[in-house]
Amino acid sequence: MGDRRAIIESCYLFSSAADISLEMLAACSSVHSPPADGPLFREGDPSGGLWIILSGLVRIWRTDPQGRELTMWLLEPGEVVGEIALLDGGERSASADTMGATRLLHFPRDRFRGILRQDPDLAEHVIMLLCERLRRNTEDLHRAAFYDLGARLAMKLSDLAISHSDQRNNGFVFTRKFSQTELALMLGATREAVNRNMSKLTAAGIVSVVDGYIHILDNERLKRASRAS
Amino acid sequence: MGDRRAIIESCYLFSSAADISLEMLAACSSVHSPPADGPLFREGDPSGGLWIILSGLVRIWRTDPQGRELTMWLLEPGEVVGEIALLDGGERSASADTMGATRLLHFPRDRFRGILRQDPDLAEHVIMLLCERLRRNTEDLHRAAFYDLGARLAMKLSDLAISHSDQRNNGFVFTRKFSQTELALMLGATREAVNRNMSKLTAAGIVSVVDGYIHILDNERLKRASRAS
DNA sequence: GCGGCGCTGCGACGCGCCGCACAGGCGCGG
DNA sequence: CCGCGCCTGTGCGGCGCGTCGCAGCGCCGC
Repeated sequence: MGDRRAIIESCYLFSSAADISLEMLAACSSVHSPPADGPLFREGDPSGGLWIILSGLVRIWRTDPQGRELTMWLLEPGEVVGEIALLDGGERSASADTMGATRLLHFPRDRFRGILRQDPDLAEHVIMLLCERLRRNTEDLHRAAFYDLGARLAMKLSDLAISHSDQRNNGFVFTRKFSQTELALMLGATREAVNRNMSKLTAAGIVSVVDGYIHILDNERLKRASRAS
Repeated sequence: MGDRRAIIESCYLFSSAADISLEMLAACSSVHSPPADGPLFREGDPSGGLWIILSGLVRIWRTDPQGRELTMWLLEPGEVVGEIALLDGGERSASADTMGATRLLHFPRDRFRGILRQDPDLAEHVIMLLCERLRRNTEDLHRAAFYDLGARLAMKLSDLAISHSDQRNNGFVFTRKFSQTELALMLGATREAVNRNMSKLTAAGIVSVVDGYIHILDNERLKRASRAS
């Protein structure tokens, strides 16, 4: 309980929430450890509660009628899952799966909304969260419209490096494996197409793959590749 | 002044705002009639105020370094322009232009934020607005990833028909001209590609174009076309 | 040890869309 | 009246990427 309060306090979304809000949030929250690589919810489900990731990763994805799949977000500890349906009461706009072992904090919908209504500082942070997601979504749409796969792959590697790599010398070493299939799902492309573009990048000495872990060798040229066509 | 108050009250964003908020909003707002087909703001501009469209249309668009352009939103009377930068204080995430003669209501950033902090009902509506935009953006990204131009064109025509057409018999008659160039900018495609796909739709008797105005003749088949590929 | 599975790396082929070029129609202003 | 701008329609070459097929690899469980 005091535990949960401390966790909640340390989360960016709640960093300026009032004391009484933190108490109430702690009181209504619960820690979950759902099955690894399992579903949190599915696109089309009725609106429900909110999650905050404590450890592990959560993948947000959509499918279309033909079963094709697109990974829209890869969310890490401290990030928020399920905010849209929670806030507007609509269906879940996408599906969410845990990736590996994951621990989450859950807030029931009604309680959260009640607390939100009474705390303008919390509301302000919720608004900031939505704005940030909108900006990133806009950016992704822009990329899909303007850039070919080679450029989009370079951009995506730069993005992923921010939270999934350590700096080393002039480059970055990923701390987690990303298969070409995973990358393809994030980019709205096929595994084969990603393969060919990864080959180009390694042939050019811009990245290398060691034991399944991607290394960015030349960040300058990676950025230049992301501006091409 | 009472004028402005009435206008504000009739706008969905403010439909549940407190009386005092409406007064304050009316007091700080001003009506603008910027030049037709001119800029409201540009991507990268510092955050500024909020607009509500009174009459006319506003186009929200982005460019990339090579000058390629993508129309992201076509906003109509009653809709809100410029909310992201207003709310999070960042740069404008896209550019906004008036389309034809347009009248707008403007709210200065600081005033609006002050009122927002004191009115949880208004905050709730702002949150709903952001959620709706996120859902639509997500949907667009999904379409860009999964569907070819033929399907995306069919979907876009259905979308546009909602607010820019009148029902007639079994179909819809657009109330505004949309050039193939305009459609191409909305779809992230070239004018020529849109032309060929429009030709297919007219050849199939699904749509027709009379004097520059698009008619949807067979809505059923248009929907089926939007599910293909 | 052996088979299955997920991963990577190719090559072949087809298609959709881009890029460019050009032609013709229509409205508007000089 | 003629030029100019903006629109539509069309042909052609190129290529990026999807699709299919296959081979080799490491890992895990039986």
